[in-house]
Amino acid sequence: MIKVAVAEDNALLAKSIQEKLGFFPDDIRYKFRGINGKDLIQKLEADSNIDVILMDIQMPEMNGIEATSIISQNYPHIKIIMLTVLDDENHIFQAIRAGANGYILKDEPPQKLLSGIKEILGGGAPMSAGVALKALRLMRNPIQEGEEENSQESFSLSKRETEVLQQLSKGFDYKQIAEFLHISPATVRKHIENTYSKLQVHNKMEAVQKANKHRLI
Amino acid sequence: MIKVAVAEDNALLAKSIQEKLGFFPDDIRYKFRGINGKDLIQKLEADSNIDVILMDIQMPEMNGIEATSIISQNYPHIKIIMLTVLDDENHIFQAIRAGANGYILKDEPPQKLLSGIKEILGGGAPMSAGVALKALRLMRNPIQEGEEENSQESFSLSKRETEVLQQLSKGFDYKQIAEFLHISPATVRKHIENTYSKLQVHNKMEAVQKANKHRLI
DNA sequence: CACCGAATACGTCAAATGTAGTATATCCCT
DNA sequence: AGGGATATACTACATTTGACGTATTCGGTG
Repeated sequence: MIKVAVAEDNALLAKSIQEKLGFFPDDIRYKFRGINGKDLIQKLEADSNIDVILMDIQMPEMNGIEATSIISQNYPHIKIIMLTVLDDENHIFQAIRAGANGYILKDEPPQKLLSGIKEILGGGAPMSAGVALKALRLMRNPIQEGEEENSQESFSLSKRETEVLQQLSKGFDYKQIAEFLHISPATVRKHIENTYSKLQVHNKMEAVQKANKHRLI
Repeated sequence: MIKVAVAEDNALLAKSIQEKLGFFPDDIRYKFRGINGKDLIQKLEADSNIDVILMDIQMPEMNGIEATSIISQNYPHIKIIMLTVLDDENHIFQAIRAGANGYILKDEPPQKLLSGIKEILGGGAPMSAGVALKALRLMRNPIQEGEEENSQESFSLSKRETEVLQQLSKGFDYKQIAEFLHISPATVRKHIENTYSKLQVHNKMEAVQKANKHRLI
């Protein structure tokens, strides 16, 4: 039995989805519905024993993209299928980046829905025909990211701190870095410690990941 | 009747594909086979009345990627499905960029092959389960230019080990990861320890960097 | 010059991590 | 049925790291 939850603000559409799922009482167990992203997440906190979520995109309070992002982080065992009428490239791209593994249009017949659910649980990525094409086109012409880097955050790492983080990212320990830079291990440690407050992190791994993300190293 | 051509250098495998297609005499009409990319293109020049090409990647003279690139340019009405054993991200990416709209592994049963062929003609993008996941990951994390894919190294991390490394990369310590995955910190530690020998590293940072570099997480 | 940020260095204690074992259960494949 | 890979859990010990302090030196700038 596949346990399914739904996020859909429109009551009529939610009903319709539930009816589609009802065609397969031997395979699907419909558990609950959130009326928006936030509501769904709250219900998940009470019961996260879910295999697949069917997620609408346009919802009040919290939309399906945000909800997908949060849920795929916190409940990685749950597979998310976007179930929506929106199929423009931007929404597809955002949904995939947020962690959705499937993208099915709402007008697909019940049988397609079931096979999509089974496909995603088998490690696949079910997509309605038009969506799959757009996804491929996205891959052929990747969207440039980094254009709108609103990073007023400068962090202002010193030269030495940057060097130390670079070595750190290669897996060296403090002693090795100290030898490499001809300074004392205690100093290496201090440099790293100082980056923690600048980057607002609390360990090596986070510091390196954050510095990497912001292209500081 | 769907007219299908095949590009495959290995005679036995070509025979096997032809047999698979032979299961569906009402749907599929097998037309011809090229023993490599160049040979297929020559045969297409004589007869381009083809709906779908099943294309191997590894072939002498001209491989499947190059052939796909040329054919999708010159015969845009022909849909191309990569039919191969290679499923690493680099090959998938190259095939898609070259113009392939499907990517099916050779060990799929005949029924899957037929549904894939029908799907691609319906505007879809049939992909074997593991391939679809990798394609999505490519979209989430576009390949950096200049990134060398010398990865015949498989490392073969288990599912659990991969999950643990993912959490590790976010800066969580063993206790936090343990809670998150509902296992003991000691087990988390053991999983991580086991990745060290597989990845040939000796600490968290190196493991995460290497796993990242090889797109294992 | 006086100040300040950066770099250097050391000490201490608690917590996290690396290394090396052992052990059990499950699942898959042969 | 048995073997191999995986997941789980634990103990024990040595090392590394995180957090908090203190302190000296040097280079540039107001």
